[in-house]
This record gives sequence, structure tokens and C-alpha cells, in this order.
Amino acid sequence: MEYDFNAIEKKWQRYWVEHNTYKVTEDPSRPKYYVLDMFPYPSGAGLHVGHPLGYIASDIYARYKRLQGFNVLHPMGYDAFGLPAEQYAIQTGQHPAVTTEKNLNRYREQLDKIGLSFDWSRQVKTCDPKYYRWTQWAFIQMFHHWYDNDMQKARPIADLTAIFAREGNAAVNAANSCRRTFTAAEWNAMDEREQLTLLLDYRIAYLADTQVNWCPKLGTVLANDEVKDGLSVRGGYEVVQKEMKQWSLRISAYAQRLIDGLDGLEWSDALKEIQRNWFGRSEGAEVYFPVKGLDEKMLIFTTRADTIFGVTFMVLAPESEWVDKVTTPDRRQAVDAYLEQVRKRNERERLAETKTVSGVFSGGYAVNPFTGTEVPIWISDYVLASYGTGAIMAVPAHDSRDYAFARHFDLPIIPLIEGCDISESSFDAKEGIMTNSGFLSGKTVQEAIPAAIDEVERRGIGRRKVNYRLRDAIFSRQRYWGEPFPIYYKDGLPFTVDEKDLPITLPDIDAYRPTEQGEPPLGRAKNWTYKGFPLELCTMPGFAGSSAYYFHYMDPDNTERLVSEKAAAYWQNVDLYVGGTEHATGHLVYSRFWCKFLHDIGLVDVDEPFKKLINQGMIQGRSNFVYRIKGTNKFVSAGLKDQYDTTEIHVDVNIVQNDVLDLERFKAWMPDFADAEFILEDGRYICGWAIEKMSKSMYNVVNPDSVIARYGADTLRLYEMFLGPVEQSKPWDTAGIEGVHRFLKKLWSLCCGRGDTPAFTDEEPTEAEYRILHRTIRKIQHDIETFSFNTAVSTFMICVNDLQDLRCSKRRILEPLVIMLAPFAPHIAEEIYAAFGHDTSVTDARFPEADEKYLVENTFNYPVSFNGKTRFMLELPLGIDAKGAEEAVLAHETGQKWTEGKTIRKVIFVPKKIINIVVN
RNA sequence: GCCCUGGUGGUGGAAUUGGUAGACACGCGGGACUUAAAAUCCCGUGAUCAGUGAUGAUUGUGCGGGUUCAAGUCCCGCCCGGGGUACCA
Repeated sequence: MEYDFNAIEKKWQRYWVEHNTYKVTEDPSRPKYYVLDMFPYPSGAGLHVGHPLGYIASDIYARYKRLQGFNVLHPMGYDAFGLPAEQYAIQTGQHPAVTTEKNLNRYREQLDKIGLSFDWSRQVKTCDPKYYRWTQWAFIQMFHHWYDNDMQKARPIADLTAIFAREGNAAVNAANSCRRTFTAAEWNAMDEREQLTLLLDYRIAYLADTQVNWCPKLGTVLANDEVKDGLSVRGGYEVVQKEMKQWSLRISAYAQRLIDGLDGLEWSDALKEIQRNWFGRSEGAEVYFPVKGLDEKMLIFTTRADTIFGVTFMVLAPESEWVDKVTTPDRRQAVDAYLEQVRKRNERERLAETKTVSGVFSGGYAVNPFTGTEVPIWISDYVLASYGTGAIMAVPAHDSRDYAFARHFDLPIIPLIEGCDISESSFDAKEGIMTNSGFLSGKTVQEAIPAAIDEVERRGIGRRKVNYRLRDAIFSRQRYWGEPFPIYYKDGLPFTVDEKDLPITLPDIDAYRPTEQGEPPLGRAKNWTYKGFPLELCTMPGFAGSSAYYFHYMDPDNTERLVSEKAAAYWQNVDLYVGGTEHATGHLVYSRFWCKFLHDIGLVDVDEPFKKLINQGMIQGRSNFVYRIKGTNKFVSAGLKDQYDTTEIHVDVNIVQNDVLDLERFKAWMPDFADAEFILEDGRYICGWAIEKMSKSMYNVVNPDSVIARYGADTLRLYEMFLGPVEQSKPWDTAGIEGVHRFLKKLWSLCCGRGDTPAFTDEEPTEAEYRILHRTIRKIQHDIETFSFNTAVSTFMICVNDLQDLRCSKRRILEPLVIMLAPFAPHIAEEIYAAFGHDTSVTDARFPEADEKYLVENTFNYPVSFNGKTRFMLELPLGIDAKGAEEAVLAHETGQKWTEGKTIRKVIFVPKKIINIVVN
């Protein structure tokens, strides 16, 4: 019987659908396991061979867990709101929902062919009102909560207004952007409008004037993680800083919890580090500096309080509110000119000019609280308004930026560390002995930092302070294709829609562009009102819908809640999450924040959404080239190209095999090449190659459908895993695929026979055969648990090669092997499993257990020569300790099997299992 | 600049975490079967040197040192690639 993968795969894919094989329900009698993939944005291009890598890996793990008796939740859905569909809509006038639906069906078709074990009955689409009502609902909750820094959790706004009415806001330790202090009496005297305006500064979802990343080309604002090097991540368009009234999420309130939560997660250290850097915790102090001629004191933030004796000037951010207060009349003109110059620069110019120093003297002076010295106050854009207090004390001797500034404007530099050389650059290292520093002199820097802060606190001129780099997430997008805000405006103040009126569905509009008045596209909608009041015109950003979708999979049909208490209690959180690193500072931060918020308001017990995370690597393309001799239509093989003057041309990798060009298909590929001539080497045309991004323009896109048509889904799955570690980025090279395909054919002929070869038998296996099997079980189990799927495939290959050498077609060996293979190659496994006489799916089988009896290796030794002596390494069975090892050595010695004419001089016990014996 | 990562044959990659480096696979070379091809199977394959030969010797995990009976793996100092971040005080 031939291995007819096409028929087999079709048959079993139909079987799985008909039998609802992958449908899961809560089953308290079994332990749960939740395996999740980052859901895809269905683009028009469909899947290429790189996309399923993570899906295959997670599918293997999900199927493995199922074989171990876990009740596995393994759902899939679509991140369907987003820019590309909208831009396509702008160009064509077609509703984004239509294109999205089309793309999504194409994705589904491709995914189905790979044999993934998703429970599609739980599908979640972010653009579905049934789902996005919960995104809107969460936003309403964020609007009605504030963050209590003392309790480190979100609390209802009603608690806050009660506190305000009782004692004002002075003593409230809340995450806020309020610049005003008021008493209870003042609060109670305010009208509702004033109170609501103030509360916006405390809400977790709040509306405020903020400096935002505005992308004129996309016509929308972007979050920090959507901007890189001053350009939009999507499209690469210019981004400028602009002040706008925008919705934001007070994610910065959660900074410390987001940092602390990382410790308990099984994520790669690299990824945790990326997030830690993004949150950017830094410990230091806030210190008040008196300002000459003013009663108010200027607050600065520093991590180097120990260097306060070296302050020779102060610097304000251009946007700082202090600029106006300290600028003297004679400096006004110069300051205004500088501010204007700063305003005009866009983000990219700013980044490009980080090395050039610019600034202006304000005319004002501050007083060093420790030395009493008056120091000038400067204004420069190297100080950021959005970090710390927007003002710094400059210590040019020990900060490279202050140093550059001081050198440029010829300001004094006072060294504070014994023996440091500051002739060329500042001495930034936190080491050495302090000098010129009053009471700090003689201390090491490490001692001086806390000592200085203690003194600041003792004098009451400042306090310890931790700052975070993490900014609040800007949540408004001036776009159509996203979740509408459940917000309406009354007299310009925002109010939330009643929860019972959710979802607020996206209205149809006639065009997807901004209105003539420059309003977002929703400005075109007719009757875009709620109870007669205008609704918000912005929509939510891409990350809104992806921040809690994993909870809705647990309970997808629930119309009362995002997830029921029962389902949430059973499924808890995601045990294994698989996806790319590109979401490290976006989706993976927002989801963690969102989950913590839902936890705070009591919706879910868990505080972290994703326990274990695997980042699959990117699959790059492997491009092929042909070399056309200039001015001709003659192509020269890669090995001979140096002899001619040639042009390198990308050639479709689908007409090249193992770098050998299919000449006929090449001629048919493009009209230009129909009459091409070739200069061959060894009778073949060899193409050049390079690793590049997989893209249409480089003709290196391989799509899974063509691979499946040729080799089958099982081969594709095995090969994607065999290519290398899941986490690693690697090029797709179809060259090696024959190897894994051959392996499946070998397995097939062992089990089902080939030609006149007999199929499996029910004979009792030999000891040697059992040893092969159990060694394989142990290894495969280890490989799967450590995500070494590439070595797992090798392990299968070795096992089948060994069985083939023994001509072993015994069912008692092959059946456990096939069950183990089922997660990797489910279709062939089902077919063989059925051939063994089972009438249930292999999904219901149990993963075999390794029998220790067959794992104990015989004692053996290897001669190794070293420095003229012969050294024997003796490997002992598992579980033998040093004492047992000694006995084994003695036994071995008396056995005299290997010591012919030699005596043991010394026995060295090295690790647990291995003993080195030196003989002469 | 700072913070992560990684560097092993012609290629993708193994190495039980300090124990015969190069598993497995591709590619390549040789052979069997075949009129032939495909398919399948067998043998060889890091480099250099010696030998008719089985084989032996030397060398070998980016570079230079070190620890160890033993280093791809640990330590110190460099070089190169990939990713993150960038006036974050």
C-alpha cells in the first residue's frame, strides 16, 4: 500500500469536523491546560510558510497535553480591526468588514489544511459586536475606577469622591495627573462640572490634553510602541509631536506591579528584560531647589543625589511650566526664539540631532540647598517634560549630557570623585571616593547616594522617589475600523453609555476618510448620538481588542459577561502562549495591564494572563538568483558568473530545486525569458542564493498550500519543526524537506507494508526492540517538554531507522510510537492507528510511559588516551551513587575485562554518573 | 552608548548542561537494483598528514589567555552578527 497523504489527510480532516474531535467543554474531573496562539491579523496576502510555525508548535504541545489526559483549551480567532483593511477601504470604497471577512475565510481555509486541533466553536473576532461589547465594557470600568497607590489596586471612583468630600485630595495617594490641591470644603463647594473635570485626572481611562505622536499621513495618533525611530511602525510615515485632547489609559499606575509580576512568569529572560527596560524603573530622589526671587521652589528628580555638591546649573524642559516663571525680561526674546525653534522640529530631526547641543539661558537662578551657591537656570530640549519633573540639576562632572552642555556653553565643571579624569568626558561610573562634597567627602559613591538622600529627607527638602519610563497609553485613534467608544458628551464633558446599551455598534458611513472639517471618519455617521447627545468620534486602537480576548475564549457565547465566574475559575489563565517577540512592548504589556485591572475589579482571580510564553522565531525567505550577462538574454550558472559581467536577478524559488534551476519553467515564467540561453556547469544551471525577508517582490514566498499539495501537511508540520529550534529565526529552505518526507514513508511501510512487504505483526518484541521503544519514549517526552521539537523529529527518525535495521514491524512497538507521533503528524498517525484496529481517534489514546526496566543501560566503558596514559571512562546505570560506583569499579576490576596487563593507579570520582580511572 | 542574544563541517542544526564534538537531515561522492529513469536500499563524507590496507597521528566549536584529569560548555580580555532601547537625569 502506498502512502497516499492526500487521501489520508482529507479523510481525517473531515473525520475531525464530523466528530467534533477538538471541541472542549469544562470538565472539573480533569485537569485543564490552556494553549493559545497570538491570533492573526488576516491580511490580504494569506499565509506564507512562516506564519504557521508557532501554530504548529502550539498544536503539538496541545495535542501532547491531551494525550496526557489534560482537558485542553486550544482556541483560535482573528484580530480583525486594523489599518490595512481600512486603507484598502479608503482606496476602493469597499466596507472593511467585507475585505476582512474575505481574508479571514482564506486564512481559515489555509489553517484547516495544516491539521491544527483548534476548537473553532470558540472563535473570537475582535470586530464582532458580540465580542467588542466586552472591550467597551472594560473601558467603562476603567473610566469608573482610579488607582490607589497605597493599596496597589484599582478602586471605584465613588470611593474617591467620598474621600474628597471628607478630606480633600491632599492626603490621597492616587495615580493622577491633577495639579491642584483642594480641601473637602472646596470640593463640596464645586459644581458637578468642575468635579467631573477634576475626576478625569484620576480615572484609569481619562481624557486629557496630551503630547501625542501624530502621524499626518495616517491621520491618527499612535502609541509609543507604534512608533520607532520617529516613524510609524505601520507604513513608516513621519510622526510629529502634537498636543491633543485624547483618551489615555493610566497604565503607568501599574508600572511596579507589571515589573514585579514578571518574576513569576516562565518567559524568556530576553523578553522579560525588554519589558523591564520598557518600564524603566529608576530609584532616586526628588529635591526642591529654591529659586531666587520666587517663593515657590523648583522640584527636580535625580538618581545621583550624592553629586549635589557638583551642581553648576539647572536645566528645564522647553515645555516646563517653570520656563515662564524664571525667564527674566531681558532674556524673554532669546527664550521665545529657542522655544519656537524647538517646536518647529519634528521627531525625526530631534532624534537625528541628539548629538548637537542646544539651549538658552533663562536669566533666572536657583540656589543649591546644600551649598547655598546660586546657579543659572537654562532651558534645553535634552530634558524631557514627560519624565521626572521636567527639570534637572546639572552635574557636568558626572553626567555625560550635562558635560556636553557645560562644555558647549562654557559652564563650570566641579569634579567630586577622587582622581577622576574629566578632561575629555564626564565620569559617569558609580564608583570611587567622594571629595569636594561636604559631609559626603570620604564616602564611596555607593555609600554617598543613600546618605545624601537621607540628608535631603532629614532637612525636609525632598524625598525618596521611584520613577518609571512607562507612559500612559494613548487610546484614541482618528479612524473608522475599530471599536467605538462607549462615550457620549454633554456640554463637552464625557459620560459613559449605560452597560445595558452595549454594544455601541460601528455605524455604516459613506466614505472612510476624515470629514471636511477634519473630524475622524465617524463624523460622517448619521445619528451618531446616544440619548440625543453626540457620541465620541474616535475609535479604539488595535491593542484594545487583543487585551482580553483570551478570557472570552473560555466562555465565547456568554452575553452577560466577558467570562463567567465558573469558566474563569476552571480555565484560570493561559498556560502556554505562543507568538512573536514583536509584541513585547505592545500587546504583551497591554494584556498584562488589562488582566490586572480585571483582577482588581473582581472579574477574574488571576493577575497575569500568560504563565508560559514561547516566542517563535521568524522564518526568513531564501531567495534565488540567476545571472544575466549584460546586454544579452544569456544566463550563466552561479559558479561561472565571475567570468562575465552579469546582472543579478531574483528568480521565483518555486521553479528552483536545491538551487538547480528548472530551465523550462524558467522560460515559461516571464515572457522576457522565453528565448533565454544558458551557460551551464556540470550540465545544470546552479542559482545563487541569499537570506532575505520573505516577500513577494523577492520571489521567495513559499506558501503552505503548495508544500502540502506536494508533500502533505504532516511533512510540512514535521519539516517546520525540524528546521531548527522554535524560538530561533531561520530561513525557509525547501531543500531538506525530502528527508522528513522519506521518514514518513519509512514509517508507513513499517506499519502498513509496501508492495509485497508484509505489514505489522502481533509478535512479542525482543528486549532490544523494547529498549529502542522506551529510549524513544523518554527522549520524546523530554524533547516535547523542553520545546526541542527539532530534536524530537530526529529522535523519531533514529527510532524508525533502528526498527528498520531490525526489520521490526511489530505492533507492540509501532503503536506507542505512532501515538507519540500523533501530535507532530496527526493525519498519518490517525490512519495507522485505525489500521491497528482502533475505532476511536488517536486523540483519545494515552501517551505511552517509559519503562525504567528497559532504560537501564548496560555498564560499558570507553578507552580514551590522554597524555600518554590511558584513561577509562566508566558509565554506570542511572541511580547509582558514589558508593555504588566504587563497588561497581571494584567489581569491574576483579572482572578483569578491560585491565589486561594494566593496573589501576587512581580512581577519580567526578560527577554523579561518570568515573574516571587512571591506569598506567 | 547601554541592555539582552548568538557565533560549531559545504548547509540546517545535535551535544544528557563540564565527560568520545559534529547526532539527525540536506548536499556531495561511490555502489546495488533497473534496458534506462524515478523510487528504494547500502557504504563514505570536518580538515591536514602518513600507510596498499584495516588504521594511525595531528588539528579542529569567532580570536587571545586562564581554571580543570577533562572546556563548544566555566572565568578574564577582544572581534563579528541579530534584537531591544536611546537625551529617561
